Amino acid sequence: MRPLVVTGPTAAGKSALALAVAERYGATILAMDAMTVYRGMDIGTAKPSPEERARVPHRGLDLREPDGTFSAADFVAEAETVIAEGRPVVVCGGTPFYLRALWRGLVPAPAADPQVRARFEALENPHAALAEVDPVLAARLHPNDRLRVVRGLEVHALTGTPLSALHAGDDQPRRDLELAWVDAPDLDARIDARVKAMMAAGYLDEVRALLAAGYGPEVKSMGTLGYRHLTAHLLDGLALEEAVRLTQQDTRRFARKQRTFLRGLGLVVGGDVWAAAERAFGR
RNA sequence: GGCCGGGUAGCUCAGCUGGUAGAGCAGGGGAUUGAAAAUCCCCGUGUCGGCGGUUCGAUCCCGUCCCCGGCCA
Repeated sequence: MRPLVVTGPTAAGKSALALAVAERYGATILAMDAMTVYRGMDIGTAKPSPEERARVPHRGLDLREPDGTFSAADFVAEAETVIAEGRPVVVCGGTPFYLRALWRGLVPAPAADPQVRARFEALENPHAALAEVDPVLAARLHPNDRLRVVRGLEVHALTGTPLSALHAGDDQPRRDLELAWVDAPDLDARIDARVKAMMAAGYLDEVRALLAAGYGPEVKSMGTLGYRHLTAHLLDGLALEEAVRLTQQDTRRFARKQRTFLRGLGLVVGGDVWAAAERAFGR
């Protein structure tokens, strides 16, 4: 028995399939999603409803306050906990970075250190600094990709070892997974419809409540697609219909990036969830 | 019907005095090893409304027709 991963772009229909499979096999569903970990962000993240959560045990949801931090390593740790419980596990979600971390593992590097990070972020040319301590990584990274450049500097400062040295040779899968890539030919239309449905379900009130609770635009989770635009509507007077339009547009774009990442992972994936479930859990 | 503007990339539009065209947005491709719904990189051939004409050469000049907008009848 191994975990079944149900992945694919947003709004493709992963959740419904995962729910059905989990009920059939008595499995736990683990959300593989960087946004549903935040409490209070329910509608905009298409988080499973209380009814669905009553039908099948769900994990990986509501683990942080909206201004909390959560990383791929936290996801992997959560996954390991759930897998260790011994029940069948359906990992369901569209955050390919987390899938990569689960499948190939993460390099043994320290967690983010906000202070160290802030120090390097303040540099006027962090890429040049990285070239000093980790030329291999610097050569691979575009100078404008400050996020990864700073991470490289951070790891070196914390461990004395270049991050590229940790990467070296670390390219083997570490976990045996069964995978299903759920997709839909009419995804754009599904996304547009879903955003509309979210609005009808009170998306705007959800954002209003988050803002009232003190989670403003400076909070990272509030800067993500949808939340970002509805916040701009509430705070900066962006027309509501424009905010909705931008949410739809960004979500379509995001779906394409999910596909690109999934493709690049080099996984051999079929779209038949039930067949994959049989291979994962069948006797 | 007359006069004046316009008709150029999916959209909005640039193109000096003729040498077959370029921006923004949209869209596409890719990277991704502890922020990932984030961050970053790359990509612009289109009958220049149609047909004739002038010219070595026309998106640009001339004629004509079609379409859109405005004003006047």
